[in-house]
Amino acid sequence: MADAAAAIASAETSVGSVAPESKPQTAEIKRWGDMVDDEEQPGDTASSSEDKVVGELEVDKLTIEDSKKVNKFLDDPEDSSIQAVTSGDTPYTSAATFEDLNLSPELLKGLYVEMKFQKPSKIQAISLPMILTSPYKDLIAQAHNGSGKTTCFVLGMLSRVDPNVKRPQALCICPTRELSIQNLEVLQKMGKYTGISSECAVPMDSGNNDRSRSRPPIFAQVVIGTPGTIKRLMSQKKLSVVDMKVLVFDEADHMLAKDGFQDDSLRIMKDIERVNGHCQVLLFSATFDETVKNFVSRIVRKDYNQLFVKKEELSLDSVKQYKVYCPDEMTKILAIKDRILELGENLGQTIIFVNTKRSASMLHKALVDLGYEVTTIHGALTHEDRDKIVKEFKDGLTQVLISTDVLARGFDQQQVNLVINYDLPVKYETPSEPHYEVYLHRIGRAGRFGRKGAVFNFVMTDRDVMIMEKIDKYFGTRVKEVASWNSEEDFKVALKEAGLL
DNA sequence: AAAAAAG
Repeated sequence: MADAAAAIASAETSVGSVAPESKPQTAEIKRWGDMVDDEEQPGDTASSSEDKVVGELEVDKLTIEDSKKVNKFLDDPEDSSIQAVTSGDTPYTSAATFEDLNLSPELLKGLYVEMKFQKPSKIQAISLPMILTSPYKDLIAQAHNGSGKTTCFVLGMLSRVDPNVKRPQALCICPTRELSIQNLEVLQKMGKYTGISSECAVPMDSGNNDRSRSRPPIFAQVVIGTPGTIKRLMSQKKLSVVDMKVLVFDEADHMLAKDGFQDDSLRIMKDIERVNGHCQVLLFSATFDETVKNFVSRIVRKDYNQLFVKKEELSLDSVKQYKVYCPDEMTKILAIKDRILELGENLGQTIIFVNTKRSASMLHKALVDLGYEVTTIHGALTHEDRDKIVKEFKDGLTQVLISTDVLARGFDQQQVNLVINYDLPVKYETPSEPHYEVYLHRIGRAGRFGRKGAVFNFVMTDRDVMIMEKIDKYFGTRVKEVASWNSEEDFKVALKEAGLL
């Protein structure tokens, strides 16, 4: 019986007849759903003035049916193909407009007025009908970095909440404090006119000693937070799950990986299911390696939908990747100093990723000693400091941020044009192996929403050389080499090629 | 002796 069900709707590149117009590569046009934080462009410009149709690509209405039928999704230039696999016989029609989704007028207003969205991005067009159509099936959804995943599940949560029921109905779990806060901000902005209440469930400020006693029970209709706090709130019976309709895991592959938050996540899922078997589970991430993919497909309901992207098509063309050979640690620091920091604010904002807190502190000290202004974030800082550093960076008060992998996933700051892998991401157990998923997430911090971006990978050891080779092979890319770290010209050429100068 | 979350 089980075998009969799965229908494969392969959404391979189709396009065909539409979109002969040139695509808006240059213009800063808001075509995609996930454009959070576009508020304070200092001295904002005409920007979004015209509500003309911006994307010339008309997303056709189409139906994913339970048959071996090939569905054609029109191709976004930055977003190649998504494979949709639906289960059962529920037909889904991809949403060309937000109106197609039967959203409340208040929610639509939030999308257009607050978020300034115009039409669903591709992943939104495909996934939202799957999320919002009854019977509400579980969903595993993969999509490119910066393609609007957040909007998918935020919109899903907001529109499945019954505004009249003043109890928790949607829960979203994220791997970090920062991501929880960011997602809540998106939700509150999008849901501004809905009157739906929401709350962040992350550790309280460290000043608050007796935090387990001081936290009141949660009444908010949507809750977003980190696993430990959520788990504790549930066990203390301060977070009721009886009315829970949607459970979202952001960065789901990490949330369900054994070296991630697998135990916590499973426990939360099971505790909810015990009380409430109807809760829909949504799993979102840009990455799902084979192991995790197999695992997550076992833990969701049998009758689930899925969306996947081939790994070769995951790295965005709008972000140019480079490697730079640096013979030693000092050289890496000098390269950052002379090739990046000296260019100042012309580049937009920069994130420098390192592998350890120690490495972060070392680099921070080195650059500060050289007289440059950088800030640094990692998990050993107090919550207040972390919040402050992130806020300063998001407000554009700081230009260069050194970070561990706290911010590797999900962190959304559109002004980040440049990402530097000061340390290449490697697997903990096998340091000679690249950590492909982390690599992809890190470089996804640049070039949000089709913007231009560049990545410099610092290659120091023989091991690093091999790691870059493996990364190329895995993603099918050809990361270009910047010939000399000491050549201003070489860097300028690279940055120009990336569209940053 | 990793990142992160929490206890």
